[in-house]
Amino acid sequence: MELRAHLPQNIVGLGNRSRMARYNAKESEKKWQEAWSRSGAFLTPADSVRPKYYVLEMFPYPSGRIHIGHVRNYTMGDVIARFKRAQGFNVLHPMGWDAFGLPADNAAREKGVTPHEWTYANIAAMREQLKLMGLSIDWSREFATCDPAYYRHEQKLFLDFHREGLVYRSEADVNWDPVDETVLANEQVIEGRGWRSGAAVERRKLSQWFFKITAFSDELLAALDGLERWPEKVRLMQKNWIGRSEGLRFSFAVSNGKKIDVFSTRQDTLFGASFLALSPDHPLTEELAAKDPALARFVAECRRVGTAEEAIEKAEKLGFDTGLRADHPFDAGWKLPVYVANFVLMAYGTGAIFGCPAHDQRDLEFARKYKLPVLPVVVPEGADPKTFEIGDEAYVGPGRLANSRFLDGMTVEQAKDEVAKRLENTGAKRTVNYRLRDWLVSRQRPWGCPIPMVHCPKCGVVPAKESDLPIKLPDDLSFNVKGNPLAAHPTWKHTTCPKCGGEAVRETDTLDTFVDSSWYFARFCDTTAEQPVNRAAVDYWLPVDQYIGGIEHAILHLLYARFVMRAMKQAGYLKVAEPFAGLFTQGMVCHETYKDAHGNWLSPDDVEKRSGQALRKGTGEPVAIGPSEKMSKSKKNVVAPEEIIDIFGADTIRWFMLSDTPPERDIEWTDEGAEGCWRFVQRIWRLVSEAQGLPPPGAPVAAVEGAALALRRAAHRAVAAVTDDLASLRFNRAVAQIYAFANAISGAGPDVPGAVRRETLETLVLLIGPMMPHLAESCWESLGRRQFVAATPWPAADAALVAADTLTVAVQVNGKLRGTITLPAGADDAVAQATALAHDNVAKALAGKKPRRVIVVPNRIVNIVL
RNA sequence: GGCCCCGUGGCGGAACCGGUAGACGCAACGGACUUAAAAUCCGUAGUUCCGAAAGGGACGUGACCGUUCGACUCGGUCCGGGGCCA
Repeated sequence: MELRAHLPQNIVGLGNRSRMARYNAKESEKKWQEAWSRSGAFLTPADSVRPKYYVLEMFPYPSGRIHIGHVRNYTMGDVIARFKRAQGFNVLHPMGWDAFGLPADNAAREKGVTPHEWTYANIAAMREQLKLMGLSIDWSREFATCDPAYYRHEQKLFLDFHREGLVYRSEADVNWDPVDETVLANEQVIEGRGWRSGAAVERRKLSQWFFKITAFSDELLAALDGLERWPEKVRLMQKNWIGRSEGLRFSFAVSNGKKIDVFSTRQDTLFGASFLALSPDHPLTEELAAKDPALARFVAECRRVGTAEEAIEKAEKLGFDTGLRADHPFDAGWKLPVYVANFVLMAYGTGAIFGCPAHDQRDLEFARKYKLPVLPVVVPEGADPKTFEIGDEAYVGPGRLANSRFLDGMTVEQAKDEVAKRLENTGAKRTVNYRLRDWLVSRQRPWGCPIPMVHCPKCGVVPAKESDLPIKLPDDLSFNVKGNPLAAHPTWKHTTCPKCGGEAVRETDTLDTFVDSSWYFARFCDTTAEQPVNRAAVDYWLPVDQYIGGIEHAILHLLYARFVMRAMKQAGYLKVAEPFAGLFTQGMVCHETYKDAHGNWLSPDDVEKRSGQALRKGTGEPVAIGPSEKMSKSKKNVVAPEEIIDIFGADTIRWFMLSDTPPERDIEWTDEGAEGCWRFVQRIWRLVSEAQGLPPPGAPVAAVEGAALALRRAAHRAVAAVTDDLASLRFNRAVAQIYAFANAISGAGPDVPGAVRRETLETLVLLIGPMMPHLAESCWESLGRRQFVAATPWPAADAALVAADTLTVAVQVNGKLRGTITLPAGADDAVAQATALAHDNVAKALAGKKPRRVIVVPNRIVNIVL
């Protein structure tokens, strides 16, 4: 890192006479971290009369080192935790490890360590790094999801959910990730690719374990409206993902004597139907394919594409005419061809549709390809049905029915209702359909929570006995095998049937790691509970009051956790259904990118900047500066948090993470910005440590006027503003307020009484406390205070001092600023008007004329209209 | 294609209910201190025009239009960037 090179010398200890005054972040931070730890300052009392506040950051995967994104995330959470503690809340702020998952498995294969060793070594390293940040975490509650003491409870929950009918095993078409060699849930397939590996997902028919998340489809959707402290964007994404649609389920009689059930949300367009289409996975398709090799080949072709909607959506629409003909429900003489089509999903609705090409884009593409009729039956208001034509785009907007016999002239809504009414006599049903699919939770990987089920040749699939929990992973897995090492283990899977006592084998699939992270926040409420959760503790602490993490979990983790809470509620473990009352999604940390003349990425360590020019260190070759992008190894634009902490200290990096950029946006890391933060740390320290002639702590502040009063007003205004900004997570504004306040202190003259200067400095120290906690403690100590800032109440703003006594009011003529006047607060309109009219520039503009109108907004503005 | 978010100095951004646009920070420039540098302190700074200066004028929040005494803020149309869904 180039930082160290061009920093002032005395930062690394070679200072001059002012060296004594320098704030030594390294020593100070170590000192206070130890002092906090010794005194148990951040342990959470078991119960309290104070109101509770649960603040949580998404727990990290133990990759081995903290990333700068973690620093931003945990800094924000820590500011909230310290702020709420100072405000008198009983705060729970825990930390743990999302410790199961593929990287450990891969490390085991590549490095010959066990996943267990690799993971716990990483945890130890990361814990040390996190502790350097000075986070106010209750470390006594730490756990890793790979601890048997945690996953035994997850196994218990699995058995409970099974008992509750929320777990089932089923053979289904599933997403297979060929690189990670495991199945994936729908949520984990992004644009047809595995969320971790990025490999194109294949479709396989396998027997897998599912959580019945669809049992809560309606509730998960409806409850989104109540999540007022969630970003609108996340709620919308979940809403779209759940995808509720109302429609009609009805059937077509087919020429072979069978019936085909379809689901449609557009039954109003039934007279525009030109074909029926079956999913390649439809039972009727399978039946037909058994006798028709051409159809069988077509089905096999379709299956090559994954089950992801995106993949199917983008693929060319293909169909196979079965030769069957279906009767139109309103006209048995009207025959529709029955196709098998690749874009019809078995999992959505009934796996069969009627195609109305004029009003559905996919149907239109299909009809054009196979030369089927395209008849518009809904025309926009004002258009002539005789001339209205469909080109390359289906018409999906509102309008009136046409070419539809008894429906003609109706609106879309009226027609939907009419069709439903008429078909209900013949067995049609109005139904609600969801896009959400059940959650596939089994994985063919060894480093996960074993699914506590047993396969018995006599009794079938049987739940393990609770007394056998935890079903522990073996510690002697061999990774030089094809497939799942857990399944290949010579002895582990052999057991006895819990029902009949005969020989049986364990399930060798493990649970999706998203199951682990779907209830850890509940476990934090009492990590010693004998049951998965302690009822009293979860009733007290949940929901999490403020949850903070990345937007990338908008659907996956945040939807799964909402489901698992509901499942736990159903199983009788807790009373709340929503895990996170407040959600904040923070932006990423970015950095400029650098490339040499050959187009190779360069690390910031290899680049030095001189007067705006970037040069390669050592060689002096020119370096091209690219846009600021998310830090990534591939682009080499990463900075290591531990190096920054080593150079500047934790308070500086914390302050940087909170400054300037609003927390929900992406922030750009710059060395200059970090140096600016470090300068401010030093400046605060100087203001406090060099203050002379202060009275002892607790001295009363007498009534003052002039500069001293102005300074007190600045202090109280800062308290009011920072309190407000922290409460609403506007950290960048709080930072700006504190800078302005520090400027006011620096600018105050020497005649300000000592008591006022003490009051003001103490206020400053308390305000920075949540953001730069070590510096605050050192300053507090320097001011002669004995208690921790971390144990000191938040300052209160005196309303009388926050309100100004005189105000600068703008004077406009015809809406343009012509000057300002100073008025006492609350001056009445007549005074304001008279003062404004007397202003030189106004008099000049008036030139003796009488204004037509004068608008006075008290304490703000006077506008004179000519 | 639909829906949503965003667009303000060289840069990050502030401006809360429509009421002095550019707070605060970064970068820059000038000065003080110093043998010199670092650090620190003081000061300048949206663009442009008039003026020797003190001062003053015009323009200015992606573009245009509208509502209003007054618009970064509200409404409409468009342009550009991003996200989600298709």
